Amino acid sequence: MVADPDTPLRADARRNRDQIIAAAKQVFLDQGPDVPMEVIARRAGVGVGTLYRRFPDRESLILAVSRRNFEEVVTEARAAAAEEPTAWAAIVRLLQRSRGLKLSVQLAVLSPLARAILRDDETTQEFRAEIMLILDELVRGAQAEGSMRRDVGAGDVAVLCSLLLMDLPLEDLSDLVLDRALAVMIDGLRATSQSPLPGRPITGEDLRIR
Amino acid sequence: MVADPDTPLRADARRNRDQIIAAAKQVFLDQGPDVPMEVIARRAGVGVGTLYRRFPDRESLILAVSRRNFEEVVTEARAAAAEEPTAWAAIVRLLQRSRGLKLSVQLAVLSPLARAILRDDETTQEFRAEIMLILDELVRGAQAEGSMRRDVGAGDVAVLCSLLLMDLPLEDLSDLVLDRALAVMIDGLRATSQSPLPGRPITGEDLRIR
Amino acid sequence: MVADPDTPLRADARRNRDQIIAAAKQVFLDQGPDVPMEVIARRAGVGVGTLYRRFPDRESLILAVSRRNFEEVVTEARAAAAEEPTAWAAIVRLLQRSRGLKLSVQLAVLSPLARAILRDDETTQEFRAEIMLILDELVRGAQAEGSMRRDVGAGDVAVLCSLLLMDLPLEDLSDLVLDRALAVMIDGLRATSQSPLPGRPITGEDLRIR
Amino acid sequence: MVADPDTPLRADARRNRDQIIAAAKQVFLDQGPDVPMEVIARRAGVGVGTLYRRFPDRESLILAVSRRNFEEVVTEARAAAAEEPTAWAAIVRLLQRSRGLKLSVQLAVLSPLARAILRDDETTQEFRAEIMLILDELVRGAQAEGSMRRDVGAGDVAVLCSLLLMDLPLEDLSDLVLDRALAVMIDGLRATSQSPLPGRPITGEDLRIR
DNA sequence: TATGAATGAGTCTTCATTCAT
DNA sequence: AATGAATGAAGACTCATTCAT
Repeated sequence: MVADPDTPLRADARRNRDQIIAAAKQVFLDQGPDVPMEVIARRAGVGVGTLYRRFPDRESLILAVSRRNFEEVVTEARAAAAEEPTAWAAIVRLLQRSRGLKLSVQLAVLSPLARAILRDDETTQEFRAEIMLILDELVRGAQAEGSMRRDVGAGDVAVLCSLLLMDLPLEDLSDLVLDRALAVMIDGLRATSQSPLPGRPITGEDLRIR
Repeated sequence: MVADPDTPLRADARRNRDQIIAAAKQVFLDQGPDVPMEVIARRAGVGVGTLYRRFPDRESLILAVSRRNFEEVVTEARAAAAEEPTAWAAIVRLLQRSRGLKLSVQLAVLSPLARAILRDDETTQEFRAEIMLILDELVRGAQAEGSMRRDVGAGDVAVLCSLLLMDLPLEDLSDLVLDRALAVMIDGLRATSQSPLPGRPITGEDLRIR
Repeated sequence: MVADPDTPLRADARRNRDQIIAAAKQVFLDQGPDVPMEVIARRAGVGVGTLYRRFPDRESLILAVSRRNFEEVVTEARAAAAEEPTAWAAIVRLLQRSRGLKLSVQLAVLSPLARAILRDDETTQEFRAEIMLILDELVRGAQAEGSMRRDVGAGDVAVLCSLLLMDLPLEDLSDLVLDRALAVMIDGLRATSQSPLPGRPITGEDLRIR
Repeated sequence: MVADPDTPLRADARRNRDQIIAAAKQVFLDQGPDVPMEVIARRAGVGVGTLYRRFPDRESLILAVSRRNFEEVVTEARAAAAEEPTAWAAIVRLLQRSRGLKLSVQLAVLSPLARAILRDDETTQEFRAEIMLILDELVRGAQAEGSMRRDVGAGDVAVLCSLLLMDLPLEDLSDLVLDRALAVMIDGLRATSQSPLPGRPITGEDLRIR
């Protein structure tokens, strides 16, 4: 018998659930989205049975991990928008922090399965929309401030963000290397940049997972 | 039992071998490096047995696909260096064309297995070294020309290249979106860019697969 | 993922494990060590998955079957030594009973794979050493009693024993035929035998699996 | 198109056939009756295609190897009967030489497939009958000479012979060990042996492969 | 409720046999 | 006629998911 989804879980059950999501996140990052369920269960310190009680199949686990991750992106974006003195600073901060959000993007990018799941999940789409909304506002702000070139849209920034999430197999150097790539991108985004970009600004809507 | 690698293949066998590599490339791009061998065989129009006769295991198939791909990168890099009037133009062309070279990078990036295989393959390492050599010369040239900022190395450019190879799930828009990201990066690489990059220039050696 | 070998198995799991070993013994005797794992699993009344959970590969199953069998040989040898009035009688009994121990020997003799496995297994080597120890004592005893010829060693007796384990394709007659061969051997082992044996007595050590 | 079986093969074809049989014999001895056909073909220095032209399937190859081997046994038995001064000496010689005839017996003993093939092959049965005929005469002769115990039959001797063909995994020692086991058996077969054998003498007919 | 045992479908890989060169 | 390439059926093994304890 499965609990009514609306009934809040008992405290220990919730803790259990959280452990599993955290473990799955770790393991997905380490070994990709194809790890055996048993490995995830072990990492969470539970049996497979328990895992399956919480998440009836792999799909729903991926979904849970991903939603949580998106939630964090939203939080981060809100904080950046609220706390930074200028929109440009908020964008730079978002680009810098995005590496911590790696997982969701990786899941969407690497695993056709995960992609399909996320595409069809309304909650995820709402998170995405929310993020793009914030970003859009920031981009306009930064352009108004005169710090950001006018031929980019929120979508362009989101794409650069996503690119930085690629998992380069460089071990120690990975952070430095990506920091530098980011710095190049930021310079390229500045209002002083010269060559016009091809096409038209990319919007958040353009990036809806398909 | 596989034929002595030094004996030239019979005409039909060679044709088959090429078809298999081409099919594998397609299928790896479409579905990642974990596709059933059967799928690859079918796509190549042969039975699994034939596939296994040519490539005794998945590993050696990945290797073959990857080597061929690296070879193409080397060719492309040489051509860019030889044909473009300036080093800067050659680099821009390389960055623009890199998308066609997606597969090797994806394999190295996405699949721990593939990564390990490539890491241990001498031929691949030689291709890599060759590419980095050309790129290094181009970067120095572009810096001497005054078109490229002086605080980047060949490794930095290679990283930007790799980032552009990410397989964004955008379908039609994918090309435009990446063209724009590339344009941002190119602007960021120009000699006129302002903020100094963190750390030190990344060299080709820094990027050896580990 | 297999349970920690030190954790005692759940009751049902242990029962299952025993069934599998018993089934494997039967099937190995009937059809040799190359039978499909599926056949063994079916005979044990379980699915292949269960078989593989208990024995991660064919090797470890062979090992388990073989160890259990050796254990029985040791037990039998001890009982013979303890219960028979004379050492000669104990040896005769061992030779007579050895047919029941057929499997271990057959595995070692018939299958290069099995042979290699047993050779490298310490537990098996200990069983073997124990058996040879008992046999050595019996042989000396029987020689002291004046019933056994003095130019044979424990190894010689063990070899005769092994020879009797050959699986002659005779069906009904098999037992009689081997009983008679055994009786011939026993007569040949008596102290009254005439022609000296070639070489030197074979020891247990001489027969270590190589 | 396959040659009429009655037409004698052309000289090179015959040589070919002989090479294959010789190679198969070697490989069967080394690796058992389950070796890949390709391995046999390679050892014979031909392609699989050629092998299959001569022997339409594994069955007929096993048969050919086995027949040739039986032929040699017959020859050897005839020679022993003709050349030795006494029947007892001929039997001893046969027992001593039997190790060279190992293969046929091993095939019959080790491989259920081979067993079935030989059982159904008339030629093989004729060879067997011929051998048993010679042996029977020798046994009667040796008993008449007073050298062999009277309670054994040709079948008993054949069984002892077969037992000696077991392939003990002892490497260097193997010959000595079996020579000694044989000597014990010979002593057990002498007219002076004491304890009566169980049952009745085993005849050649008793040993027909079933 | 938590656990981990059992199941079997799915994939990899080998090899007997057939067929094109 | 000889060769070795191609094929697919068969067996090994893994792992998602279900179920007994």
